[in-house]
This record gives sequence, C-alpha cells and structure tokens, in this order.
Amino acid sequence: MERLNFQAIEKKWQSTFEKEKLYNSKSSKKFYCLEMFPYPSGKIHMGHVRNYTIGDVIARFKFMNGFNVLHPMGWDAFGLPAENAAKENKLHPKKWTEKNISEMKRQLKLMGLSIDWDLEVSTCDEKYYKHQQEIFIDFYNKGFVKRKENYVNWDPVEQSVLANEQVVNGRGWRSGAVVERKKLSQWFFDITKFSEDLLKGLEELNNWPEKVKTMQRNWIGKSVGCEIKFNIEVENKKINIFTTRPDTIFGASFLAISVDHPICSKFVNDQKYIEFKEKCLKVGTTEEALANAEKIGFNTNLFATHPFIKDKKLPIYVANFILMDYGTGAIFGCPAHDQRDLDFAKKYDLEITEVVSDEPSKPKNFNNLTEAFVGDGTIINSDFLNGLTVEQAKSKIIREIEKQKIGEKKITYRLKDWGISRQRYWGCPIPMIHLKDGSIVPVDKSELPVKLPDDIDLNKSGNPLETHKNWKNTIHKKTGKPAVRETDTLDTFVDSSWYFLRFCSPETVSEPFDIKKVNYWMPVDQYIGGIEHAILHLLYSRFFMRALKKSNNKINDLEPFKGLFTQGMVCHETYKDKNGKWLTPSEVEKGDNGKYQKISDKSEVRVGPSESMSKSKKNVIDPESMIKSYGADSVRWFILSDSPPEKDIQWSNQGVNAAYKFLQKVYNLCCVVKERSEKKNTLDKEFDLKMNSYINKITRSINDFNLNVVVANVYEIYNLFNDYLSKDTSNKSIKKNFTNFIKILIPFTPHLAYECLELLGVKETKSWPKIDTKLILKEKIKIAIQINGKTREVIEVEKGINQSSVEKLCKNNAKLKNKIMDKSITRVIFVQDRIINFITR
RNA sequence: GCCCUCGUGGUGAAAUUGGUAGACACAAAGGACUUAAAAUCCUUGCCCUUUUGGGAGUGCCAGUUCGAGUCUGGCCGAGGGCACCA
Repeated sequence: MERLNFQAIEKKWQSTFEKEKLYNSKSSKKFYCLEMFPYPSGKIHMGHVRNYTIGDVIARFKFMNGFNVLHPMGWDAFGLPAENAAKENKLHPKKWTEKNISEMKRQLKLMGLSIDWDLEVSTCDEKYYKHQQEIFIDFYNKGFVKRKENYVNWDPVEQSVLANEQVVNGRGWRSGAVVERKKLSQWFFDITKFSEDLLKGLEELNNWPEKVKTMQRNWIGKSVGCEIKFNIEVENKKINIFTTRPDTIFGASFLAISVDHPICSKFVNDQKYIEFKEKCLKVGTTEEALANAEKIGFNTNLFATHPFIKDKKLPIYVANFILMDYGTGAIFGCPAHDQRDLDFAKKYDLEITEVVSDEPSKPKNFNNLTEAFVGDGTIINSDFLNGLTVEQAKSKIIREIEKQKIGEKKITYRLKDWGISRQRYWGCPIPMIHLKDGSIVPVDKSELPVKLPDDIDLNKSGNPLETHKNWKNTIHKKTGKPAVRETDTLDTFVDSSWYFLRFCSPETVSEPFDIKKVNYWMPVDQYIGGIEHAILHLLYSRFFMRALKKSNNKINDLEPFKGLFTQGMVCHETYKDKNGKWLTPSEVEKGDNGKYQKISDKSEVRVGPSESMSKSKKNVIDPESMIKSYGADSVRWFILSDSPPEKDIQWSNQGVNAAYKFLQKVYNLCCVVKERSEKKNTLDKEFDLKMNSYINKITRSINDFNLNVVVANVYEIYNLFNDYLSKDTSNKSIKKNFTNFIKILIPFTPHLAYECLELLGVKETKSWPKIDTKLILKEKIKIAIQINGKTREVIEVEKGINQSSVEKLCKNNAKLKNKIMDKSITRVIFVQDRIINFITR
C-alpha cells in the first residue's frame, strides 16, 4: 500500500492548472461558467469553497465535453467594510483591500480551480471603474439616471449617512446616537421604466430556479387596476386614485390620501394636521412596527362626489396607511371588501355597504363583522353592475370610466427606482459636477476616470470626499468655470451589475468591453451563487443589460444569465461555554463521557443547533487548515457528498476524514491496476457494460446538478472494481475501464485524477468518457415480479425482453411456480424493463 | 395576513418521474485480525418466525390506481420570501 502525499501532488498539479486553461479554441460550442465573485473580506470561507467547487465541476465537465469554456474570477472590491477596517487598523482601504485580494487569491489557488487568472478583474481598480463611469454617463444621456429626494439614516454625531445594517435599535452602531431620518437629494437609476420588460423576461429563463423567479415577480409586484378621478366639492379640484377593485366602486364610502399628497399642502398651518403628521412619523420605520401600527386618519372636512351615485358625498381623510410612492397616493375606501378600509371605517364610523356577495340572498352586516369579504362573488347594490361576477364587473366599470373620461385602466408596479447614491469614500465616484448656476452636468468623458483621492482622513467625521477641498473643487472643461464634484459614490451593486461583461475582454482600454467578445461569450451559460442575491443583484444585472442595449445598441442578449444555480449554505453546530460565550469548533472536544467540553479547562459545553457558518456565532471552519490536513481534493469531495448542492450542508470533520480515506483508497487501487497486465480480456467486456451505464448516469446527473448522486455512483463503481480486484488474483487487467473511472473524477478531484492518470500512463486526459448507446441496450436489468402489486421476486433479464418471455421465466421459477399456479390469473400488467404484475383477484 | 418550498431509518440522503422504498455514505452495536491500540475488513440495523419466510412502513387522514414517497382533497409541522402595495 502506498500513501499518497496530497500536499506534494496538489502543488505540482496546481502549477499545471494555472498554465492550462479550459479553452477548446477549435470548438464551435462555447460555455461561460461564472460563480459570483467574492467580496475580499480577508480569508475565504466554506461558502466560497462550496460555490467554487460546484462551479469548477461544471467548468471542467463542460470542457471535457468539448466546449470552449470561459471560467473567470474577480473581486467585488468596493464597500463599507474596507472603511471600517481602515478606521480600526489605520490601514488605507485600498491597501487593506489589496492585501485581502492577494491573500484570498493565494487561498483560492490551493483549491485547484480551473480559473483563468489572466481575466482577473477588481472593481476598485480605476481601469475597471473608469468604464463604469462611462456607462453611467451613457445611461445619464439616455435618461436612465434621475435625481430625487429620498430619506436616509443620518447619524448626527458622525455627520454621515448610515446603511440600514448600521442602525441598531434606532441608534448608530458606532456613535450610539439616535438616528434621524433626513431628506437628501440622491441619484437613481430608472429601473422602473423596465418593470414590464423585467417581468416578461423571466418567462424565458427556463434554467432558473422557480423560487427565484417567483421572488422577482413578487418584488416587481405588478397589479392591474384603474385610476379614477374624483371631483372635490367646492374646491374645483380633482383627486386621482388608483384601485385594483373598481368593481367595488358602489361600496365606496370615503377617500383616503397620503400625508405627502399635494392636497395636504393646504393644511401645513393647521395645528391639528401638524400634530397628526408628527404622529405618523413617530411610528417606527421597521416592518413590524408598520404592520402593527394603528390605522389613524385626519378628517380634511372636504368631500368628493361619487362618480356614479348622484348626490353621494364621500369624506376625504388623510390616512397613515396610504403611501405616496405607490399608485397615486390616494384611494377610495370600500370597507366591506378591504380589511384596512374596514378597520378604518369602524374607527371613524363610516358607512359600510356590501357590494360583492357569495350568498346574495343573505345580506351581511359588516358592522358586526371583523373580517372584510375579499373573495369572489356576485355584485349587488351596484346599479348597472348588479349580477355580474367580479371579473365581469371590473371590465364593465373600466369601460364606463373610460367612456366618461374620468379615468383609465392602469398597471402599477411595486418595484421602486434604484437609489445608487452612497455618501461614502470607498466606492466608484459618480462622474458628475455641479456648476455655480445650480446645473449638474457629466464630467467630460476624456477626463475619466474620476479617481478616488488617496490622501484622505477617515477619522474625521463626515464623507471624506465632501471634506477633501482639492479633490472636490474642479473646473468645468467646456466653460472653464469652477465647479464642484459630486461627492456621492455608487452603490456596490452597480459594480457587480456588469462585471460578467468585463470578464469577456478585461484587457480592453478604449471601451467597457469588446462587443465582439461579449456577443461570443454572453450570456453566462451557468451562473452559480448564493440565494441571498436572488432579487437585487440579479434584477439589477438584468436591468443593466437592457439599459446597455438601449444606450449601446450592439449587445445581442437581454438576459445576462441563461442558467442560474443557487447553492445552499454550509452549516456547523454552535457551541457556548457555561457563561454563554460562543466557542469555535477548535476550542471544543469530545470528552470521555461522549459529551463536548472546552479543551482549555474541560468545562461543560452547550451544543446548539447547526446553523450557517458565521463569525458572530464562531461556528466557522477555516478552509485552509482543512486543506492543509486533508488536501484540497478531500475538501472538494466532501463538500459535494451527501447533500444536494441546492440544500444546506452540515460540515463534519468525520465527513472530510471519510472523503480523505476514500481518495487514498482510490489511489491504492490505481496502484494495483497499474501492476496488472494490459492485455484485453473478458473481464474488460463485463466492465464495459457496467461502466457504460455509470458514465451515462453520471453524465446526466452532472447536467442536472445532482452532484451528490454522482458521488454515490462513484462509490459504487469503486466498490465494483475493488471487489473484482481483490477476488481475482490472476494477472487480468481492467485498465481501460478503470481509466474511464478516473476520468470521471477529474472535475471533482482534479489533482488525484491527474496523478492517477499519469501513473497509469494515460496521455489523453482532456475528454469525457464516451457513452456507447448500443451497449446501453445490451445491459442486463432487474425486473420485479409482483403478485397483486406486491413484489415477490426480482429476476435479472436482458433489456427489452418481451412479456411472454418474462411470463415463461416466472412460471419456471421455483419460488413463484406455486404462487402463480395456485390461483387463476385474471390480469397481467407488464411494463417493459420495469415490472410484471400478476392479478389473481 | 399573503405567496412559495419541503416533511423518507439514529444522521446526510437516493429512488430511472406512477413500477423492487431506504442505493451510497456517516454514526452506532457486535465480530475478525492484533500482546494491545490505531488502521483495515465482515455482520447487524422495525415487528413476528430457530431458519425458509411473512407483515407493517416515506408527517397524519381519506381518495384515484393492478400498483402511490411520487397524483388529488383535507389536516398537522418546518423553512423561506413579501408585507400598510390600494
């Protein structure tokens, strides 16, 4: 038995992997395999290991199947942690980021990935963000960029804007000061222009998980309804409302408008209104607080006239549950058929009229009911709509509204514009300048990139760009007049919305990308990453493709990611000591009594549930130390074993150890095969059938992402070879089939596989084993023999055997003879290659 | 509250899509080898039966079917997404 020195062979093969890329330049088929690029936080974690192992399997598999494969990697390098680290360690964000990138790159290389590092891209590199600024200006010129006022979390002590995750219990995480809501003028991408297109585009994404598409659909939130203009009595003004239930118009008993509605400007000096508005703002901004908030209203004492009921007046309220940025910021209330309206009507003693009923003969009294009726039914109490269904009534009333020119059919989306301004240093500067006359214009493209200044002081409060006078003050090129730079930087989601395009031609200087190369490689055939990006990152990237096409017009595709796979998380048990402090797995051991204890003082350890690995709970396993003890292949093999890639996986040291032992055994078996004679013989023929069937199965499983099933099949194949080789002591070889077995391992455990192939003297290592479709037909299969649906026997037969032959076999079978003969068979069900079922009832 | 997904041994899971349930692996128990341990290998894994064999069984209840983990209806449980969206 020979011990394999993983460290030595892995180092050896990794230098080969770096030189040999996955390009089949002669191939007509391309495959763009992309894993979500990492944030350079310092060290790789198990989540990365899982993500990139899955990606590597796909990339290597596709390459072996003749595809020309693009498999790049880069860094999502801008972002807040760099600034925080800079403050803590007195290390410049740039230096900190660069240090992390080189460390993580070194670690990734230990994994033996098939990445083409020549394509490496880093978003904080001015060579990258220069083009991002160009794209921004293109979008600006096309009208996809706009400026709006928006609320931000303002920390009055730090004099800076806080991200949502920096607000803890309503206070700044660092200063502890109560966070204020402040209105700032900010930059937005007009993603809402593409709402319908983004929704429609989902239909063609057949290789996306249904779950992700549903999430995006909900996020876009399309609703079909109509707008109706109500006249305000006396005032000679109109209120435009949006509703999805125009069929309930005859049940309307009030109008409600948002506190931010223009009509409210009338009341700015009204003390009661001021108090009401304050009360509205006091309600917390958390989702929970909003959901549980009491419905309150302010009576304007104004009345609107009902468009279809003569002389009916509807009181107009300002209500806290009406949002200005959805629909028109105004509704009509129909208490019988909307829960919020019912709550509101009861509180303010408003009329409740039933207009839809599932039992028209039994009128309901909603004053005594707590739940509104929102189901389908027949329209009642509604003049010309009476007797119709909800759907019929909707079309009829919309036709009527349009005929009378008091409104129209309208589609609304929940999707909001994408706020891209960040009041931060470590991000891509927004290439705009503010002129003295108040106008804002793009920087001349010849002056790009607008570089981030290096000489900044992050310990001063406020945005370093804001306080950097030299950087901030500039000259407008066209007019030569002094101007001030925009000090906001771009949301890092902008960086990641086009990096996959840059990967196609990272060397291009004059343009963001070489359109020819983009149109060759795009779309990404397989994108792999975490479910946490199911909505924003993917939606923004889809928006970018569309906006780019409109501003550049040369891109072929609208959808950036043809296939999407979202892998599950890596979990581990959590440990706490007797004082409730979190412990890392390395601080814990199993004591003699089988219970966990702290290594340092043997004190008791409380074992918590297995959760996604996170620094805060300390349940992390360091990939590099695992690679050091077991080798990269063992780590890769274990992380693909057992659990399906889309599900969460439990990390266990026993598991990696088992993987390690298995790979060791594969190598040992390889040494045995090597010693055998190479002459063809009957043994090989037997294995031809079996291996062919396995290759077929495994090929299908990889295409379906059932990688855990592949692992199980590989164990079966190993057991098969091991059985034969240990029983058969003659000098017969099964080298040809064993070589195919090792080739199957290439995408999974590349170092070991190449080492074995070298040992066996195999030169051809670039192709996936061929499947012989003729051999598949010759396979022996097992069919089940059932009597009254219960399996009584299993027999091995030739594939494609017909019914009468099987029946004959059954009648001659010793075990079955009596059972079948005894009874009269009333029916026989035969399913080719599966079962035969004798019915005796 | 609304929407989506999922419930299979002690554990992770598999099941050619309506056709042998539990492949493959982890853990456990027993055994072999060994002075001993490690490593390795073998056996076992619900109930009845000495064995041959038979029975129950995929969260629970019903249904469709020759046949249901898979399809239908209802219930229970877990996880995820959205949430004053008119």
